[in-house]
Amino acid sequence: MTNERRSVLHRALRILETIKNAKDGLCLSDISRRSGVPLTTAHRIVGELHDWGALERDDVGVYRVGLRLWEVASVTPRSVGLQRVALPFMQDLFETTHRGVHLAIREKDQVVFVERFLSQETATDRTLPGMRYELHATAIGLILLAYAPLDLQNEVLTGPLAVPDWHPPVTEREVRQKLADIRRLGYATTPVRQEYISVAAPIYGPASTVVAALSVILPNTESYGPRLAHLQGTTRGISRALGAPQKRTGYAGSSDMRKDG
Amino acid sequence: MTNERRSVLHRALRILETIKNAKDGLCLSDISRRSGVPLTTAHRIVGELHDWGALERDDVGVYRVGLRLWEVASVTPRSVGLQRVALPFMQDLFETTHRGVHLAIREKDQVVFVERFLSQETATDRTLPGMRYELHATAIGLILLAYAPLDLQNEVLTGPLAVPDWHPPVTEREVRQKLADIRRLGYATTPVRQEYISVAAPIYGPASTVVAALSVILPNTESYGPRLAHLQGTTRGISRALGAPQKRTGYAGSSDMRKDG
DNA sequence: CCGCGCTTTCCGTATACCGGAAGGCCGGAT
DNA sequence: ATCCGGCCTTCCGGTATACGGAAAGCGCGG
Repeated sequence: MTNERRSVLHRALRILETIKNAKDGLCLSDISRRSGVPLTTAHRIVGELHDWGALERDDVGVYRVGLRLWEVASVTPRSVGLQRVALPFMQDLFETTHRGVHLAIREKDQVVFVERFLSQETATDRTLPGMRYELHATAIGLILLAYAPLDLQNEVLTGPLAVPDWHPPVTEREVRQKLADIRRLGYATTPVRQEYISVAAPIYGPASTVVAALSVILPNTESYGPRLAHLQGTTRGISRALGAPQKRTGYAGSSDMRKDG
Repeated sequence: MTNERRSVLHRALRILETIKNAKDGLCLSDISRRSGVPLTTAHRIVGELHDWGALERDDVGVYRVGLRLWEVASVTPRSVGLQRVALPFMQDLFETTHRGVHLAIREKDQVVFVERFLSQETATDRTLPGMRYELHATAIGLILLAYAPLDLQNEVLTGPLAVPDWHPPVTEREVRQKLADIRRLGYATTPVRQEYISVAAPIYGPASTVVAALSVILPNTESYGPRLAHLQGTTRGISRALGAPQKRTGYAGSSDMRKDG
């Protein structure tokens, strides 16, 4: 709180973030309170954002994210580009399996969800596009961590490994083991809330690096073998569509899957 | 150019806009040149945007829209909310008709495209989500104009009516006539590039106001009757899903369709 | 080797931003 | 009817913050 940056721009961005994190818009005073920007200053900044169209204001004075900002974001290559390519594949997968399907990418040391398809049953899932989680907390995140640069892996693994709502692995050693398994097998699984299991696999880009990951959520009463096959068929399809070089045209072998350092 | 506003924020937003309008990212000097912001100043602002994650920078120094900004935009109610609801309907329509389908909303005096489905044949279509056009230039825009507040209609109609790549109506009188027809019939058609025709219909929100419009693009060798029926079935479905009150359970009658003032 | 275009740092200037104080507005409680 | 509390808005003097020209790195191609 002490050494906060004090530029208009930084504050404006913090205000946007604040509004994003609110369920359903905020009035001016709420913006000021939650963002920590003094009311008068918030008033000025919000006004300017609103004039431009980055924020919209309804008739009771609640501000929400504006269309103009969405327009700018509609050309974001990492998310929107990927989304367009992956969507039809995800849909096929969803129609084959009738299980929740998620697409996510890594941003720094977190995982950001980009798109999803949900079945009625799995619809309790609260994960929406645009949300962030810790990398080690989900199967999809573990995939992204397993193929991330080594220094980032180390940074994450030596940092605090918050325990998610499912059980361990929580120690650095255990996660490292899990990551090694993932690289060896080419997929990851984690339990989800008592009764489900998440199975995830990597998606490759043109440079043959992992650019995203896809996951399927199943009831843990069901064996995941068949779903895994579907999943990997889908990730292979998306990777190809993204221009990833074909590797190993035959079966998915066991051994070396290592990526760059 | 003379009386430009000179706040950091305004410049930052203009820079974002500049980057959005570039096909594939811009380097710092390009940003400065195209946005008119002096190089040093652009350097500072872009740096701050980049630190925050609103912009990303690749290894050759080209800036693109960053994931962080997309995350914020992922909660935009007008676009993303609508998109989520409309997508399955649009897809059904697409699968029934195999014709290009577009979804758009009105922002001030322009139309903004939100989502689309394209057939292989219609794939020459350059309209992407996030793009803007004049309201009077397309069938989908005419729908939105026809149900817009009167003062906005007047503003648009008395302004310059740029001639698009298809033929008239171009005079105020002609457009007014067209708008009246639209309100009477509940749909709009316009020719598109010599060989196509666009058919559009309104989507209603909970307050029973028009919140969006949907269009289908057909070869003009084909009669649009059947497609119009499909289209209107779809818009009715989306309107219902958005919580629009049911109106007129029987046929679409002829008379008064007027909205608020 | 030199020149060109891009990026980055430096720094004195001035102006755009700051935010407390005060006033107006609305709606609910007394 | 009156008061009260929360919200939004305007005002304004002081200063922190942003400005942008000048010049120094940097890499590339001739």
